[in-house]
Amino acid sequence: MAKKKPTTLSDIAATIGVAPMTVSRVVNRTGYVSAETRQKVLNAVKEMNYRPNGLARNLKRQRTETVGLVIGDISNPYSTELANAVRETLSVRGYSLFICISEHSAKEDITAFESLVDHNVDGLIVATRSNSEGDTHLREIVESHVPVVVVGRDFSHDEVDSISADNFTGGFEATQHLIDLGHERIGFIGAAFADRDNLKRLQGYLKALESHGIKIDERLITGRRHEVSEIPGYSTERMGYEGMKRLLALPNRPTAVFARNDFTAVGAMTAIKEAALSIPDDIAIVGFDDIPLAVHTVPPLTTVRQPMRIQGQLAAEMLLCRISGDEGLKRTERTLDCELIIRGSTVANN
Amino acid sequence: MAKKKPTTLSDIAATIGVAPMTVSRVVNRTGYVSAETRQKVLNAVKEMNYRPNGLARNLKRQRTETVGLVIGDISNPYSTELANAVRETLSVRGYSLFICISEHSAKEDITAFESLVDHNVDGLIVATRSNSEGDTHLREIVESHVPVVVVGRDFSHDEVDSISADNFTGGFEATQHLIDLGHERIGFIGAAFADRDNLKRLQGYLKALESHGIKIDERLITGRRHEVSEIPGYSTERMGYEGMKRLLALPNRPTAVFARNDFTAVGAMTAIKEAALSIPDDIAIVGFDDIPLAVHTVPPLTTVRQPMRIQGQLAAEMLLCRISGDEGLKRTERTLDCELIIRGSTVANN
DNA sequence: TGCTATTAAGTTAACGTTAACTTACCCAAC
DNA sequence: GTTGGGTAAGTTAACGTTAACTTAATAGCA
Repeated sequence: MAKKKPTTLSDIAATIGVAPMTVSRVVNRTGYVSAETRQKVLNAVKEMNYRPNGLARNLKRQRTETVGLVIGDISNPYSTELANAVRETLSVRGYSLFICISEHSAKEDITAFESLVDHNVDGLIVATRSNSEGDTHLREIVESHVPVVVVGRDFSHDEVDSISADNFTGGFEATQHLIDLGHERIGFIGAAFADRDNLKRLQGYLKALESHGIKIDERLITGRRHEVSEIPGYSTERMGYEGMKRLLALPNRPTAVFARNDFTAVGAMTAIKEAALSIPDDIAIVGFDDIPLAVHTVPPLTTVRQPMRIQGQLAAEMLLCRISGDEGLKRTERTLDCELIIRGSTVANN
Repeated sequence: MAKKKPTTLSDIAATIGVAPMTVSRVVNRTGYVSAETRQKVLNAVKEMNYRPNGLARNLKRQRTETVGLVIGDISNPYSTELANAVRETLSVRGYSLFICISEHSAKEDITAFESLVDHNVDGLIVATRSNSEGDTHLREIVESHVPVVVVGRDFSHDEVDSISADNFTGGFEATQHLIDLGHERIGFIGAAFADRDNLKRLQGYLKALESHGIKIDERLITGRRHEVSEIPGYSTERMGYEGMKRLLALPNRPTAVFARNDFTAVGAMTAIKEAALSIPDDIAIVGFDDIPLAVHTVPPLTTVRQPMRIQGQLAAEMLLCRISGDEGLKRTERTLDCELIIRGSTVANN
């Protein structure tokens, strides 16, 4: 059987003997149509199983009421919360959301951008980690007048708004907390080699040590050597596990560690327990993100919470503002406060 | 400043004095164009920052080379793996993937279907839990000749392929494993009220008990009373925690529990530990999904692994087959084997 | 009666592309 | 020198909608 092609407005119009425009009016509930004609049209629509062709409609209307979101690390609950907050905010305004995943490489970023832009989304929210190739491409997209907002990543452009949590201060406070508890040998887990320059959490960690006059020991900073982009998000428990193993093997092992995120922290906790050490007595540990699981680890994980819902809401609102507003809006940059959540992994009876 | 509208093929054509078709040929690398003209066009394209309008192109071409995926429970790593496998399989064939989340309600399902169909995706993969309202709508979509494949959920229609893990046997084997270890009072955690009839894992559990002549005690089957659909996926740790609390409060508490998924299991473990009981000595526990975290719980979680990557690949392949093939293909149904992974939460020195 | 307002349509053209067809030229081969 | 195949374009129309305009009939009112 050959592929049947779908019913069009004109098909309907032809069968009941009216102009296509009349059918369009019924379908869109605009203009004047008599009750009688309306009913005839509606019957035919139902009978012939008509669905409007979105491509044609959007082409004519010159907008799609659709926004694209590009995320990596999709399995991290914090990405989920972001996506949900974005979607909810958009849906109130009648926009729908398409998500593309780019978990591994710049090439995937570019493919994601392309397919969203190809579908004429009205705007783009980008929440993947930045990389030069992808950024170049993104810049081109911005230049072609597609509104863009970035979340939790670097990207500076006059017409691109940026939202992120204050990862630097978060990292600083996490480390500060450990220092306050008397720790001096504090490890960092999960810095990939390429991250050194743009991982704010790591920089906060370094700054905290420095401002307390603690000398930085490079051996305490661990992570994979290869590109971050090769590692799917949810496997970072392994990253944490391996990183911690390496720290534990040091002649003078740390008494506390700060992990780049909660998954990494969970992996590190496993390594610590395998070494039959106690948390937090032998080694205290702080994570980042406050995933729902964090209260369920043993002991519960001290971590830094970042307000993902608010980031999502803001991103959606700013994008809608850019979509409906004039061009040439000045860049807005919002940095949201994080909150240190102290639990049993750093303070014993907590 | 007013919104500038984007450059079109004809704009380019006009500026360099050729026909739009010639520009189209250059952009699409088809037909004959002299090297000289090609270069002129390419220069203009770059200079005027031209991007093809996907809507117009797809409208003309009558296909979008795009597939839509609707998932709920997006934060579950198993969803992530599904999405990734689908995307990878599609991208080999030049298709791109748009994901819509529907985590809470039938209304969201419908919105997701609508926005994907409105964008004329060439096909749809649906992996949300089924519900009657959404299913009715989905049926309409199928009737209008959009290829659909469902993953891990019920939906019977002549032209809709279906992939799922063998949740029934998985549930059966998980329970069987507990029975083999000598348990007789075995709880089930995470059955929402509406699930009774369509949660295969629960049915496997019931069947296993029955076939060993163990009487079913309704009080051992716990879960929320309200609709599953109200609960975002990642909060099910709480569901597990609360369910376990209730089981522990029973006069004759179970000696083992089977949790509907690993998140639920993790929550349950927390409740067990809070009650100062030992796993697996006082209470053994089995989960489902084998999320990466499962090896990191204390003790590591016995669970049932389902082959998500393969499900994703198969779904994508079957959909592509439906997209390019004739209509009227007979329904294919594939059920994939699960694998029981035994760890320390059921067998002590494991 | 004439004039405007309202209702109920139909007509035209355009959104930006591209498939299919046509034109025109050049050069080689019989 | 005619035929014909390859090359380099241009022309036309259509994909399915809808904005903007036009037409026509009816209704309301001074």
